[in-house]
Amino acid sequence: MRQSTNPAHVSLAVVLQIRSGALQALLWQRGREPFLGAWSLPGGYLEAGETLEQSIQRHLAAKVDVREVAHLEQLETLSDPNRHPREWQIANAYLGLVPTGVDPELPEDTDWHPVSRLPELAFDHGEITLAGRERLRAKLSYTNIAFALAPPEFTISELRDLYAAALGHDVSATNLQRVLLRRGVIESTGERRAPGRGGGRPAAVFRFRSGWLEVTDEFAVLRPPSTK
Amino acid sequence: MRQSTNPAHVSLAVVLQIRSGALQALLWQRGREPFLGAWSLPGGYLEAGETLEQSIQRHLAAKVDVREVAHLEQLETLSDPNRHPREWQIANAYLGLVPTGVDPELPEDTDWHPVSRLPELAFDHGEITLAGRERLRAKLSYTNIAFALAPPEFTISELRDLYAAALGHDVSATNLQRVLLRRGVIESTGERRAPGRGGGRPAAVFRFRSGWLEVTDEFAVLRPPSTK
DNA sequence: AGAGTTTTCGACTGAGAGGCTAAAACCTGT
DNA sequence: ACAGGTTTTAGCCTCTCAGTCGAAAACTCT
Repeated sequence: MRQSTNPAHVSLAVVLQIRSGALQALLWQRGREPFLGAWSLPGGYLEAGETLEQSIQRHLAAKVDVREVAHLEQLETLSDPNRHPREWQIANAYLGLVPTGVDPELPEDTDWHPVSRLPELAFDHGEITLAGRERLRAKLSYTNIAFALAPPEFTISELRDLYAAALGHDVSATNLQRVLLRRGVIESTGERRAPGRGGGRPAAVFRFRSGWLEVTDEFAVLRPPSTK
Repeated sequence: MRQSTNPAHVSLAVVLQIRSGALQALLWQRGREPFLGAWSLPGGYLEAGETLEQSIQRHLAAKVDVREVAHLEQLETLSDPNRHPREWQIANAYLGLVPTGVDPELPEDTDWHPVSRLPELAFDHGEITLAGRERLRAKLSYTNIAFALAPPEFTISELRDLYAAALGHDVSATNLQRVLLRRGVIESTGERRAPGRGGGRPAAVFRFRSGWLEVTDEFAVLRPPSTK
């Protein structure tokens, strides 16, 4: 085992998208040892002069069109000296989100996998992926992070299915609409969508009001006293 | 400017404690260039064979008794290549909490500073410190993280003052008690504390039920449907 | 004993999430 | 065109829980 005095540095990303009604992660099959052939998270070494954000975007660009990654945030840093069998390597994991609908061209070695049925992943990538899912689920409660999973325009039913897939449990369309409207997270476009075959009332079309992450402030408990 | 092909790696910690009714951070005065004499966060280089957690604990041990740091968690990773004027350096910031009451021996160059009136800090340490405070404030809402700021036993009034200092606004003792009891975060010891001079009803003594971080689960909105 | 202090308890209020039902609006097949 | 089926939408109700207020409790000091 090579044990240099300086760790190598890699960036990784858990890239999630709702595909076919399921939360899926972008994985690629390793082309070299160790873990040759095993599925793993996209990423790679840090280069001189770049930030970690730039690094992970550069590595992701080799797999997907990075313009389609609508949100990217730091997830956690892994530093166990034995996490890589041959090299002292520190990994900075990011969480990336791709909106439903876009279907990026992928290289041969890359594909989507449902997070609920992951294959065996290389290194500690399995835990990292689950940590990414948990981060997403938590933030769905108190931020507008779903903007990065949803298409530009959508009906409440589509959004309900999206939330249900990400959260892993049913969501009520009625309640979802009320909560998100009350918080000012989504707004109506004024348009309606024609019903599919089989009929049904035409659904109103909505959009997210913001294209970046915002935290619902009124969310905290133990608030400051009302200033009367 | 030295621009090696591999970044150096340091760990830093924002160590917070409520002292004299104010949220304060542990800082030390740099003894070498750059930023000679400027206040900065404790930390230092990563050594071969250790994790980042071990590294920051080792560096903290040079400043305080690390057994007194009741909670330590990853905060963020700073990777701007220009954040250090001479070296390519990646910094992993941690958030550490010390309970009220303990008063560790400190070296000559080290002291506590109120976060609301920080001096000019070296590098990007000012922003990191404020990020630590925001993390603490957020987590006070939906976790039991206050266990790491509070002494083993306390009255509700003492806990109210502690929350008020950390949050930066008044907190109602009545409400605080109800919320924390209902969530099962604190429990009564059955004892009461003798009133000080001036009188007053003796206060009931409480303790936190858990000594590690726990998340209030019922906190999420868009919960799973009730299973009837 | 009375005045002053601090803690504690109970009741009230209001906001907001979750649930249910009925109505609205559309399609398809006869 | 009408009946029956489907999906969306709106209204109403309930329940939980945070926040507020006031009064009672329990103690000290003079």
